[in-house]
Amino acid sequence: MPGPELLLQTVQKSVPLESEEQQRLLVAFQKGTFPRKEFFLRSGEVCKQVAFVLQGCLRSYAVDEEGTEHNLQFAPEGWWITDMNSILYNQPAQLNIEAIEDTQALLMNREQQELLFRDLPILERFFRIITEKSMAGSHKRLIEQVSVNAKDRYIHFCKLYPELIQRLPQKQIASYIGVTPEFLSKIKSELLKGKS
Amino acid sequence: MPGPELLLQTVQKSVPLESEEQQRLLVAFQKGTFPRKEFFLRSGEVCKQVAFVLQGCLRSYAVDEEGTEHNLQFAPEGWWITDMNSILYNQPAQLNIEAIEDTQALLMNREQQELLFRDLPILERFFRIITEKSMAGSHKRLIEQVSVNAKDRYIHFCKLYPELIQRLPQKQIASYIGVTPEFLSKIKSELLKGKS
DNA sequence: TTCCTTTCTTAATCTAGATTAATGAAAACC
DNA sequence: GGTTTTCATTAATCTAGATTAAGAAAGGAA
Repeated sequence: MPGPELLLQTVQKSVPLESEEQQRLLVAFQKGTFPRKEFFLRSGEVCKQVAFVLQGCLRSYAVDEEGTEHNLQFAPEGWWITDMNSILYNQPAQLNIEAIEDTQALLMNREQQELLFRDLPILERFFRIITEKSMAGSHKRLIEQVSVNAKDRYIHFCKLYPELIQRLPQKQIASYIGVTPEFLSKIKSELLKGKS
Repeated sequence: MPGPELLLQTVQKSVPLESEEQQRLLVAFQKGTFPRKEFFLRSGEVCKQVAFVLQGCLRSYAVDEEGTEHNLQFAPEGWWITDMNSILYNQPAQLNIEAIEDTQALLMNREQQELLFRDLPILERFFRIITEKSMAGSHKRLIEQVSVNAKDRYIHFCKLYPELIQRLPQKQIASYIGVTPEFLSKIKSELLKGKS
Protein backbone atom coordinates (compact mmCIF):
# COMPACT_ATOMS: atom_id res chain seq x y z
CA MET A 1 0.00 0.00 0.00
CA PRO A 2 2.08 2.91 -1.16
CA GLY A 3 1.36 6.40 0.16
CA PRO A 4 0.89 9.57 -1.82
CA GLU A 5 4.57 10.65 -1.65
CA LEU A 6 5.12 9.79 -5.30
CA LEU A 7 2.44 12.29 -6.29
CA LEU A 8 3.97 15.10 -4.23
CA GLN A 9 7.42 14.34 -5.61
CA THR A 10 6.11 14.30 -9.16
CA VAL A 11 4.27 17.58 -8.84
CA GLN A 12 7.24 19.24 -7.19
CA LYS A 13 9.49 18.38 -10.09
CA SER A 14 7.53 21.02 -12.00
CA VAL A 15 6.24 23.48 -9.39
CA PRO A 16 7.10 24.19 -5.69
CA LEU A 17 4.43 23.49 -3.06
CA GLU A 18 4.07 24.72 0.54
CA SER A 19 3.00 22.20 3.13
CA GLU A 20 -0.63 23.44 3.20
CA GLU A 21 -0.75 23.36 -0.56
CA GLN A 22 0.39 19.75 -0.46
CA GLN A 23 -2.46 18.94 1.89
CA ARG A 24 -4.96 20.73 -0.31
CA LEU A 25 -3.70 18.79 -3.30
CA LEU A 26 -3.99 15.43 -1.62
CA VAL A 27 -7.57 15.88 -0.46
CA ALA A 28 -8.64 16.23 -4.09
CA PHE A 29 -7.81 12.57 -4.64
CA GLN A 30 -9.24 9.29 -3.51
CA LYS A 31 -7.51 5.94 -3.55
CA GLY A 32 -8.30 3.32 -6.14
CA THR A 33 -7.34 -0.35 -6.22
CA PHE A 34 -7.46 -2.33 -9.44
CA PRO A 35 -6.58 -6.01 -9.43
CA ARG A 36 -5.07 -7.27 -12.68
CA LYS A 37 -7.63 -7.25 -15.53
CA GLU A 38 -9.98 -4.92 -13.75
CA PHE A 39 -11.08 -1.74 -15.53
CA PHE A 40 -10.60 1.86 -14.50
CA LEU A 41 -12.72 2.84 -17.52
CA ARG A 42 -14.83 0.93 -20.02
CA SER A 43 -15.61 2.32 -23.46
CA GLY A 44 -19.15 3.65 -23.55
CA GLU A 45 -19.00 5.02 -20.01
CA VAL A 46 -18.35 8.72 -19.52
CA CYS A 47 -14.92 9.17 -17.98
CA LYS A 48 -15.08 11.33 -14.85
CA GLN A 49 -11.62 10.92 -13.41
CA VAL A 50 -7.93 11.15 -14.07
CA ALA A 51 -5.71 8.49 -12.51
CA PHE A 52 -2.17 8.81 -11.15
CA VAL A 53 -0.52 5.41 -10.76
CA LEU A 54 1.29 4.70 -7.47
CA GLN A 55 2.02 1.03 -8.07
CA GLY A 56 1.34 -1.41 -10.88
CA CYS A 57 0.44 -0.51 -14.43
CA LEU A 58 -2.61 0.57 -16.40
CA ARG A 59 -3.04 0.61 -20.15
CA SER A 60 -5.47 2.50 -22.37
CA TYR A 61 -6.62 0.95 -25.62
CA ALA A 62 -9.20 1.31 -28.38
CA VAL A 63 -10.99 -1.57 -30.07
CA ASP A 64 -11.56 -1.42 -33.84
CA GLU A 65 -14.43 -2.80 -35.94
CA GLU A 66 -12.79 -6.22 -36.23
CA GLY A 67 -12.40 -6.37 -32.46
CA THR A 68 -8.64 -5.83 -32.48
CA GLU A 69 -7.23 -3.91 -29.51
CA HIS A 70 -4.83 -1.00 -30.06
CA ASN A 71 -2.83 0.16 -27.07
CA LEU A 72 -2.52 3.92 -26.79
CA GLN A 73 -0.65 4.33 -23.54
CA PHE A 74 0.91 2.45 -20.67
CA ALA A 75 0.83 4.08 -17.26
CA PRO A 76 3.26 2.54 -14.76
CA GLU A 77 4.22 4.21 -11.44
CA GLY A 78 4.31 8.00 -11.64
CA TRP A 79 2.22 8.30 -14.81
CA TRP A 80 -1.12 9.95 -15.40
CA ILE A 81 -3.84 8.40 -17.50
CA THR A 82 -7.39 9.24 -18.54
CA ASP A 83 -9.61 9.49 -21.62
CA MET A 84 -9.18 13.17 -22.43
CA ASN A 85 -11.89 13.21 -25.10
CA SER A 86 -14.43 11.68 -22.78
CA ILE A 87 -13.63 13.76 -19.74
CA LEU A 88 -13.39 17.08 -21.64
CA TYR A 89 -16.53 16.76 -23.70
CA ASN A 90 -18.53 14.54 -21.35
CA GLN A 91 -18.90 11.96 -24.06
CA PRO A 92 -18.92 8.17 -23.93
CA ALA A 93 -15.34 6.92 -23.84
CA GLN A 94 -13.83 5.34 -26.93
CA LEU A 95 -11.04 4.03 -24.73
CA ASN A 96 -10.81 1.23 -22.24
CA ILE A 97 -8.39 1.61 -19.36
CA GLU A 98 -7.45 -1.66 -17.70
CA ALA A 99 -4.97 -2.86 -15.09
CA ILE A 100 -2.21 -4.99 -16.62
CA GLU A 101 -0.89 -5.63 -13.12
CA ASP A 102 -2.47 -5.28 -9.68
CA THR A 103 -2.56 -1.52 -9.41
CA GLN A 104 -2.89 1.21 -6.78
CA ALA A 105 -3.75 4.66 -8.04
CA LEU A 106 -4.90 8.09 -6.92
CA LEU A 107 -8.07 9.27 -8.61
CA MET A 108 -9.36 12.79 -9.04
CA ASN A 109 -12.57 13.76 -10.72
CA ARG A 110 -13.02 16.78 -12.93
CA GLU A 111 -15.03 18.93 -10.53
CA GLN A 112 -12.45 18.33 -7.80
CA GLN A 113 -9.78 19.32 -10.25
CA GLU A 114 -11.53 22.54 -11.15
CA LEU A 115 -11.95 23.45 -7.48
CA LEU A 116 -8.29 22.72 -7.02
CA PHE A 117 -7.37 25.11 -9.83
CA ARG A 118 -9.57 27.79 -8.29
CA ASP A 119 -7.88 27.38 -4.89
CA LEU A 120 -4.32 26.89 -6.10
CA PRO A 121 -3.38 28.53 -9.41
CA ILE A 122 0.05 26.96 -9.09
CA LEU A 123 -1.59 23.60 -9.70
CA GLU A 124 -3.26 24.90 -12.82
CA ARG A 125 0.29 25.67 -13.89
CA PHE A 126 1.36 22.15 -13.06
CA PHE A 127 -1.41 20.64 -15.14
CA ARG A 128 -0.75 23.08 -17.96
CA ILE A 129 2.85 21.89 -17.97
CA ILE A 130 2.18 18.15 -17.87
CA THR A 131 -0.51 18.51 -20.50
CA GLU A 132 2.01 20.27 -22.73
CA LYS A 133 4.45 17.46 -22.12
CA SER A 134 1.97 14.73 -22.87
CA MET A 135 0.94 16.67 -25.97
CA ALA A 136 4.58 16.65 -27.04
CA GLY A 137 4.74 12.91 -26.32
CA SER A 138 1.61 12.24 -28.30
CA HIS A 139 3.00 14.14 -31.27
CA LYS A 140 6.23 12.18 -31.13
CA ARG A 141 4.28 8.97 -31.06
CA LEU A 142 2.19 9.97 -34.07
CA ILE A 143 5.24 11.00 -36.11
CA GLU A 144 6.96 7.75 -35.27
CA GLN A 145 3.90 5.70 -36.15
CA VAL A 146 3.58 7.20 -39.62
CA SER A 147 7.20 7.68 -40.58
CA VAL A 148 9.12 4.72 -39.12
CA ASN A 149 8.82 1.02 -39.96
CA ALA A 150 7.79 -1.62 -37.45
CA LYS A 151 11.27 -2.95 -36.70
CA ASP A 152 12.64 0.48 -35.90
CA ARG A 153 9.57 1.31 -33.84
CA TYR A 154 10.29 -1.77 -31.75
CA ILE A 155 13.97 -0.88 -31.36
CA HIS A 156 12.98 2.61 -30.30
CA PHE A 157 10.44 1.32 -27.82
CA CYS A 158 13.10 -0.89 -26.24
CA LYS A 159 15.42 2.10 -25.76
CA LEU A 160 12.68 4.37 -24.48
CA TYR A 161 10.96 1.98 -22.07
CA PRO A 162 13.49 -0.76 -21.15
CA GLU A 163 11.66 -1.50 -17.88
CA LEU A 164 8.35 -2.08 -19.67
CA ILE A 165 9.99 -4.58 -22.02
CA GLN A 166 10.83 -6.66 -18.95
CA ARG A 167 7.51 -6.16 -17.30
CA LEU A 168 4.86 -6.52 -19.99
CA PRO A 169 3.77 -9.43 -22.17
CA GLN A 170 4.99 -9.06 -25.77
CA LYS A 171 1.49 -8.93 -27.10
CA GLN A 172 0.89 -5.69 -25.20
CA ILE A 173 4.00 -4.17 -26.72
CA ALA A 174 3.03 -5.41 -30.17
CA SER A 175 -0.32 -3.72 -29.79
CA TYR A 176 1.40 -0.49 -28.74
CA ILE A 177 3.84 -0.33 -31.64
CA GLY A 178 1.07 -1.27 -34.03
CA VAL A 179 1.83 -4.80 -35.23
CA THR A 180 0.47 -8.29 -34.62
CA PRO A 181 2.17 -10.42 -31.97
CA GLU A 182 3.23 -12.81 -34.76
CA PHE A 183 5.02 -10.08 -36.63
CA LEU A 184 6.73 -8.80 -33.50
CA SER A 185 7.95 -12.33 -32.93
CA LYS A 186 9.47 -12.27 -36.42
CA ILE A 187 11.09 -8.88 -35.80
CA LYS A 188 12.66 -10.17 -32.59
CA SER A 189 14.09 -13.28 -34.23
CA GLU A 190 15.57 -11.15 -37.02
CA LEU A 191 17.17 -8.87 -34.46
CA LEU A 192 18.67 -11.86 -32.64
CA LYS A 193 20.10 -13.27 -35.87
CA GLY A 194 21.57 -9.93 -36.83
CA LYS A 195 23.32 -9.52 -33.47
CA SER A 196 25.02 -12.91 -33.10
CA MET B 1 -4.38 42.56 -43.37
CA PRO B 2 -6.63 41.15 -40.68
CA GLY B 3 -6.47 42.58 -37.18
CA PRO B 4 -6.19 40.66 -33.92
CA GLU B 5 -9.97 40.39 -33.32
CA LEU B 6 -9.96 36.70 -34.19
CA LEU B 7 -7.50 36.03 -31.38
CA LEU B 8 -9.62 37.88 -28.80
CA GLN B 9 -12.75 36.09 -29.97
CA THR B 10 -11.02 32.73 -29.79
CA VAL B 11 -9.65 33.25 -26.31
CA GLN B 12 -12.98 34.53 -25.06
CA LYS B 13 -14.74 31.37 -26.15
CA SER B 14 -12.91 29.72 -23.24
CA VAL B 15 -12.25 32.46 -20.68
CA PRO B 16 -13.62 36.01 -20.14
CA LEU B 17 -11.24 38.95 -20.54
CA GLU B 18 -11.48 42.57 -19.33
CA SER B 19 -10.43 45.29 -21.72
CA GLU B 20 -7.03 45.78 -20.04
CA GLU B 21 -6.44 42.07 -20.06
CA GLN B 22 -7.13 42.04 -23.77
CA GLN B 23 -4.50 44.73 -24.27
CA ARG B 24 -1.99 42.86 -22.13
CA LEU B 25 -2.63 39.74 -24.19
CA LEU B 26 -2.13 41.46 -27.51
CA VAL B 27 1.21 43.03 -26.64
CA ALA B 28 2.65 39.56 -26.10
CA PHE B 29 2.35 38.91 -29.84
CA GLN B 30 4.01 40.23 -32.93
CA LYS B 31 2.74 39.98 -36.47
CA GLY B 32 4.17 37.51 -38.93
CA THR B 33 3.69 37.31 -42.69
CA PHE B 34 4.46 34.13 -44.59
CA PRO B 35 4.04 34.04 -48.35
CA ARG B 36 3.14 30.62 -49.76
CA LYS B 37 5.99 28.10 -49.39
CA GLU B 38 7.78 30.17 -46.80
CA PHE B 39 8.68 28.54 -43.48
CA PHE B 40 7.64 29.49 -39.99
CA LEU B 41 9.96 26.75 -38.71
CA ARG B 42 12.57 24.53 -40.34
CA SER B 43 13.60 21.21 -38.83
CA GLY B 44 16.93 21.55 -37.08
CA GLU B 45 16.17 25.05 -35.77
CA VAL B 46 15.02 25.44 -32.17
CA CYS B 47 11.39 26.55 -32.18
CA LYS B 48 10.91 29.67 -30.06
CA GLN B 49 7.37 30.67 -30.90
CA VAL B 50 3.80 29.57 -31.12
CA ALA B 51 1.73 30.86 -34.05
CA PHE B 52 -1.94 31.77 -34.19
CA VAL B 53 -3.20 31.98 -37.78
CA LEU B 54 -5.28 35.01 -38.75
CA GLN B 55 -5.48 34.34 -42.46
CA GLY B 56 -4.16 31.64 -44.77
CA CYS B 57 -2.97 28.20 -43.72
CA LEU B 58 0.16 26.62 -42.25
CA ARG B 59 1.03 22.95 -42.10
CA SER B 60 3.46 21.03 -39.91
CA TYR B 61 5.19 17.96 -41.25
CA ALA B 62 8.01 15.54 -40.55
CA VAL B 63 10.34 14.08 -43.17
CA ASP B 64 11.34 10.42 -42.91
CA GLU B 65 14.58 8.68 -43.90
CA GLU B 66 13.44 8.21 -47.49
CA GLY B 67 12.60 11.90 -47.73
CA THR B 68 8.83 11.43 -47.64
CA GLU B 69 6.85 14.18 -45.96
CA HIS B 70 4.20 13.34 -43.36
CA ASN B 71 1.72 16.06 -42.48
CA LEU B 72 0.91 16.30 -38.80
CA GLN B 73 -1.37 19.29 -38.66
CA PHE B 74 -3.03 21.96 -40.75
CA ALA B 75 -3.58 25.36 -39.18
CA PRO B 76 -6.09 27.53 -41.04
CA GLU B 77 -7.63 30.70 -39.54
CA GLY B 78 -8.18 30.49 -35.80
CA TRP B 79 -5.76 27.61 -35.19
CA TRP B 80 -2.59 27.42 -33.13
CA ILE B 81 0.53 25.69 -34.33
CA THR B 82 4.05 25.08 -33.03
CA ASP B 83 6.58 22.28 -32.47
CA MET B 84 5.80 21.42 -28.86
CA ASN B 85 8.79 19.10 -28.46
CA SER B 86 11.20 21.71 -29.68
CA ILE B 87 9.77 24.64 -27.75
CA LEU B 88 9.35 22.72 -24.47
CA TYR B 89 12.73 21.04 -24.36
CA ASN B 90 14.68 23.63 -26.36
CA GLN B 91 15.71 21.00 -28.83
CA PRO B 92 16.18 21.15 -32.61
CA ALA B 93 12.81 20.78 -34.28
CA GLN B 94 11.88 17.53 -36.01
CA LEU B 95 9.04 19.38 -37.68
CA ASN B 96 8.85 21.83 -40.52
CA ILE B 97 6.07 24.39 -40.45
CA GLU B 98 5.36 25.91 -43.83
CA ALA B 99 2.75 28.21 -45.35
CA ILE B 100 0.49 26.37 -47.81
CA GLU B 101 -1.14 29.69 -48.66
CA ASP B 102 -0.07 33.29 -48.14
CA THR B 103 -0.48 33.57 -44.40
CA GLN B 104 -0.83 36.21 -41.70
CA ALA B 105 -0.25 35.08 -38.14
CA LEU B 106 0.31 36.31 -34.62
CA LEU B 107 3.49 35.01 -33.04
CA MET B 108 4.38 34.75 -29.38
CA ASN B 109 7.63 33.46 -28.00
CA ARG B 110 7.96 31.34 -24.90
CA GLU B 111 9.38 33.95 -22.57
CA GLN B 112 6.59 36.34 -23.50
CA GLN B 113 4.13 33.57 -22.83
CA GLU B 114 5.57 32.90 -19.40
CA LEU B 115 5.42 36.57 -18.49
CA LEU B 116 1.85 36.59 -19.67
CA PHE B 117 0.99 33.69 -17.38
CA ARG B 118 2.63 35.48 -14.48
CA ASP B 119 0.62 38.65 -15.13
CA LEU B 120 -2.69 37.00 -16.04
CA PRO B 121 -3.41 33.60 -14.48
CA ILE B 122 -6.63 33.50 -16.47
CA LEU B 123 -4.52 33.09 -19.60
CA GLU B 124 -2.67 30.21 -18.07
CA ARG B 125 -6.12 28.70 -17.71
CA PHE B 126 -6.84 29.41 -21.36
CA PHE B 127 -3.67 27.68 -22.50
CA ARG B 128 -4.28 24.80 -20.13
CA ILE B 129 -7.65 24.33 -21.74
CA ILE B 130 -6.57 24.54 -25.36
CA THR B 131 -3.63 22.26 -24.66
CA GLU B 132 -6.05 19.73 -23.18
CA LYS B 133 -8.19 20.04 -26.28
CA SER B 134 -5.33 19.62 -28.67
CA MET B 135 -4.17 16.66 -26.58
CA ALA B 136 -7.61 15.14 -27.03
CA GLY B 137 -7.41 15.83 -30.76
CA SER B 138 -4.00 14.26 -31.04
CA HIS B 139 -5.24 11.14 -29.27
CA LYS B 140 -8.19 10.89 -31.62
CA ARG B 141 -5.89 11.21 -34.56
CA LEU B 142 -3.58 8.48 -33.29
CA ILE B 143 -6.45 6.07 -32.61
CA GLU B 144 -7.86 6.72 -36.06
CA GLN B 145 -4.49 6.21 -37.71
CA VAL B 146 -3.93 2.81 -36.15
CA SER B 147 -7.45 1.39 -36.11
CA VAL B 148 -9.15 2.62 -39.29
CA ASN B 149 -8.32 1.85 -42.91
CA ALA B 150 -7.28 4.49 -45.44
CA LYS B 151 -10.63 4.81 -47.19
CA ASP B 152 -12.50 5.41 -43.95
CA ARG B 153 -9.82 7.83 -42.77
CA TYR B 154 -10.41 9.82 -45.94
CA ILE B 155 -14.18 9.77 -45.52
CA HIS B 156 -13.77 10.92 -41.94
CA PHE B 157 -11.41 13.70 -42.96
CA CYS B 158 -13.95 14.95 -45.49
CA LYS B 159 -16.64 15.14 -42.82
CA LEU B 160 -14.38 16.73 -40.24
CA TYR B 161 -12.71 19.34 -42.45
CA PRO B 162 -14.95 19.95 -45.47
CA GLU B 163 -13.46 23.41 -46.03
CA LEU B 164 -9.92 22.04 -46.18
CA ILE B 165 -10.93 19.53 -48.84
CA GLN B 166 -11.88 22.47 -51.05
CA ARG B 167 -8.87 24.50 -50.18
CA LEU B 168 -5.87 22.18 -50.16
CA PRO B 169 -4.17 20.14 -52.88
CA GLN B 170 -5.02 16.42 -52.63
CA LYS B 171 -1.39 15.51 -52.03
CA GLN B 172 -1.45 17.47 -48.76
CA ILE B 173 -4.52 15.58 -47.63
CA ALA B 174 -2.99 12.28 -48.69
CA SER B 175 0.06 13.05 -46.60
CA TYR B 176 -2.16 13.88 -43.62
CA ILE B 177 -4.24 10.72 -43.73
CA GLY B 178 -1.08 8.66 -44.31
CA VAL B 179 -1.27 7.38 -47.88
CA THR B 180 0.41 8.17 -51.19
CA PRO B 181 -1.33 10.62 -53.54
CA GLU B 182 -1.74 7.73 -56.02
CA PHE B 183 -3.61 5.65 -53.50
CA LEU B 184 -5.83 8.54 -52.47
CA SER B 185 -6.68 8.97 -56.11
CA LYS B 186 -7.75 5.32 -56.20
CA ILE B 187 -9.84 5.73 -53.06
CA LYS B 188 -11.62 8.72 -54.56
CA SER B 189 -12.46 6.95 -57.80
CA GLU B 190 -13.84 3.99 -55.84
CA LEU B 191 -16.01 6.33 -53.80
CA LEU B 192 -17.32 7.97 -56.98
CA LYS B 193 -18.15 4.61 -58.51
CA GLY B 194 -19.93 3.46 -55.37
CA LYS B 195 -22.09 6.58 -55.21
CA SER B 196 -23.36 6.71 -58.79
C1' DT C 1 1.87 -32.88 -9.83
C1' DT C 2 -1.72 -32.15 -13.39
C1' DC C 3 -4.89 -29.45 -15.98
C1' DC C 4 -6.13 -25.14 -18.18
C1' DT C 5 -5.36 -20.80 -19.94
C1' DT C 6 -2.52 -17.51 -21.79
C1' DT C 7 1.59 -16.41 -24.38
C1' DC C 8 5.14 -17.07 -27.86
C1' DT C 9 7.03 -18.88 -32.09
C1' DT C 10 7.36 -20.54 -36.91
C1' DA C 11 5.79 -20.92 -41.47
C1' DA C 12 2.62 -20.54 -45.51
C1' DT C 13 -0.43 -17.61 -47.71
C1' DC C 14 -2.74 -13.29 -48.55
C1' DT C 15 -3.71 -8.16 -49.04
C1' DA C 16 -3.77 -3.08 -48.28
C1' DG C 17 -1.26 0.07 -49.75
C1' DA C 18 3.57 1.45 -51.87
C1' DT C 19 6.28 2.02 -55.88
C1' DT C 20 7.19 2.91 -60.56
C1' DA C 21 6.02 4.80 -64.75
C1' DA C 22 3.50 7.23 -68.07
C1' DT C 23 0.02 10.77 -69.44
C1' DG C 24 -2.84 14.80 -69.10
C1' DA C 25 -4.32 18.91 -66.68
C1' DA C 26 -3.68 22.80 -63.91
C1' DA C 27 -1.46 26.36 -61.88
C1' DA C 28 2.32 29.36 -61.16
C1' DC C 29 5.96 32.15 -63.05
C1' DC C 30 8.37 35.11 -66.35
C1' DG D 1 0.77 33.79 -73.53
C1' DG D 2 3.83 30.50 -73.50
C1' DT D 3 6.61 27.49 -70.74
C1' DT D 4 7.86 25.25 -66.68
C1' DT D 5 6.88 23.25 -62.46
C1' DT D 6 3.45 21.14 -59.84
C1' DC D 7 -0.64 18.09 -59.43
C1' DA D 8 -3.93 14.30 -60.43
C1' DT D 9 -4.95 10.02 -62.52
C1' DT D 10 -4.53 5.15 -64.13
C1' DA D 11 -2.43 0.81 -64.29
C1' DA D 12 1.11 -2.84 -63.48
C1' DT D 13 4.01 -4.69 -60.18
C1' DC D 14 5.87 -5.25 -55.61
C1' DT D 15 6.27 -5.61 -50.39
C1' DA D 16 5.64 -4.87 -45.33
C1' DG D 17 2.95 -6.65 -42.45
C1' DA D 18 -1.74 -9.32 -41.66
C1' DT D 19 -3.97 -13.66 -41.35
C1' DT D 20 -4.37 -18.42 -40.48
C1' DA D 21 -2.97 -22.45 -38.41
C1' DA D 22 -0.60 -25.32 -35.32
C1' DG D 23 2.71 -26.51 -32.00
C1' DA D 24 5.79 -25.18 -27.89
C1' DA D 25 6.48 -22.81 -23.56
C1' DA D 26 5.14 -20.99 -19.60
C1' DG D 27 2.56 -19.85 -15.94
C1' DG D 28 -1.45 -20.35 -12.36
C1' DA D 29 -4.82 -22.63 -9.77
C1' DA D 30 -6.08 -26.82 -7.17
